Amino acid sequence: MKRHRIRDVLSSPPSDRPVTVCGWVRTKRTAKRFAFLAVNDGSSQDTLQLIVDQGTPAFTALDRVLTGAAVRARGVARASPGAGQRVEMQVDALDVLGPAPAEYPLQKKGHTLEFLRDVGHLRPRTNTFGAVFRIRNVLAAAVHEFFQQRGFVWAHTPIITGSDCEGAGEMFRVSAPASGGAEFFGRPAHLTVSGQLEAEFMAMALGDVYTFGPTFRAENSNTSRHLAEFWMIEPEMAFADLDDDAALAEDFLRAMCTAALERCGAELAFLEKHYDAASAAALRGLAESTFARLSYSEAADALRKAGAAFQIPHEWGQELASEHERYLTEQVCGGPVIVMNYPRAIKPFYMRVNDDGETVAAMDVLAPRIGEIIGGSQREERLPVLERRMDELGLDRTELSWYCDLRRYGSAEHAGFGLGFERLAQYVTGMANIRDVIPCPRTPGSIDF
RNA sequence: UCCUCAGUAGCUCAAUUGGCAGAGCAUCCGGCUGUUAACCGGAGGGUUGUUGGUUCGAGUCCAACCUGAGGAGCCA
Repeated sequence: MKRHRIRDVLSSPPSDRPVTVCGWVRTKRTAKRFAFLAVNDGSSQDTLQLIVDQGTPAFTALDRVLTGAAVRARGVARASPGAGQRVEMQVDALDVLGPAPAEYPLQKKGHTLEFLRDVGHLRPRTNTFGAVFRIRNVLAAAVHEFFQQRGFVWAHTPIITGSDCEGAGEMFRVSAPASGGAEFFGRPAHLTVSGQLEAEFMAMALGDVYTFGPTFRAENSNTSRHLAEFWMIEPEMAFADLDDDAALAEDFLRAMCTAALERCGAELAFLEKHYDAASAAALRGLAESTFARLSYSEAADALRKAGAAFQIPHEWGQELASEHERYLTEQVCGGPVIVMNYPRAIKPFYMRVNDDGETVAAMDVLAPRIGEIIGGSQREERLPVLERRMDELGLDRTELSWYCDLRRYGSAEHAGFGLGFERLAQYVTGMANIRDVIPCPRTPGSIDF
């Protein structure tokens, strides 16, 4: 079907050229002599206004057109005499491709985000979710552009994994009923919780790599920041240390904000107007600023001085709680901050032990409003140190012998980080709940769409 | 998993101390010469999340359960 995208019709200079558009009706307003239709086809945040004159077959067809109907209109795009839009369409012929009855759940008036989650298959047709999913698309493209321009290789790490000791969280079991009770893969298999370990062996051959794909956690987390299925981005660089890692994380976040600002102006303006986030201003600030950097010990000092302000006071050696992370980024630094060199005891086995023996070369990027957005580290490249750490934490060395091989054969310093794509989308869109930045959110007890 | 809050028309929300269950939007009918989530007049639309209890009387009070949200923990 030959059609013009509404985005292109709206952005071209008004003329009387013929156009054909297809889309879904947002509102219908009828007067005695003509009717107005607002139609959206998903290509743009804006709707195209259609004018249908009385006495035409198109006007008769309007009897079958309610909010939500799919229509095809042929006519001319012209300058609008009305105040709300530059371009409108005078309709010559209107086809009702798919009528929507009165029970169509979406109205022209506002809905709550909770209600829209109950109609997850229809919510992309709203202004809000149209904006969110177009921004999500731009961010996904920008992820690849960022790494490809820097010569990183996209590494396709597995979704089904035989490893169950990555330590990143509870895993979903994978089984095949047809295998009659035997393990399909010869031993237990799970959905991946992280592509990092596989990305490391790719980096130790291809240099700079990144993963970008679905990841699964079987945690019973019920929060606005957790999903059981989410997309993760994990760059891994050979011959790189913690400072290189932090610099990459900072460049990456700036590039994501810049891409959204440059390509999603209308979407960001809509979300800023209708939701509480000052997102465009915050994005601009982040895109133009350099990130603050604190050592964990400096952060702990700052938190100790703030002492009484917290539900749970912080002491050196403890994890940063949500309230501590927010305090550091919102109060101490007034923007994103990279906290580096955490206590060894609270971090996983693969992080490189620093010369003080007490800390590891870890770094977390904390952002206002949502806390930790990136977590990364320089990896332990010294086999004896790595094996000591695995023993300390009770990990099975034979299970991870392939991982240790990377330190036996041509070991080199390397570093990387992990980033939840939906957390990034939350930050950019200002959506408060992570279930509202992915088309089909997977959370405990919920898999309807 | 823990704590707190909420559930009333298709949607968004009212309902005083326990005393006749209402409005806007949507739908249908009528009106309006350019509207902008149009506007004006009218109509239809309810087992108040479920089950049980207290009471002369329960949307309102009590209990359990279901669903959702916010916060915490875990983390990305």
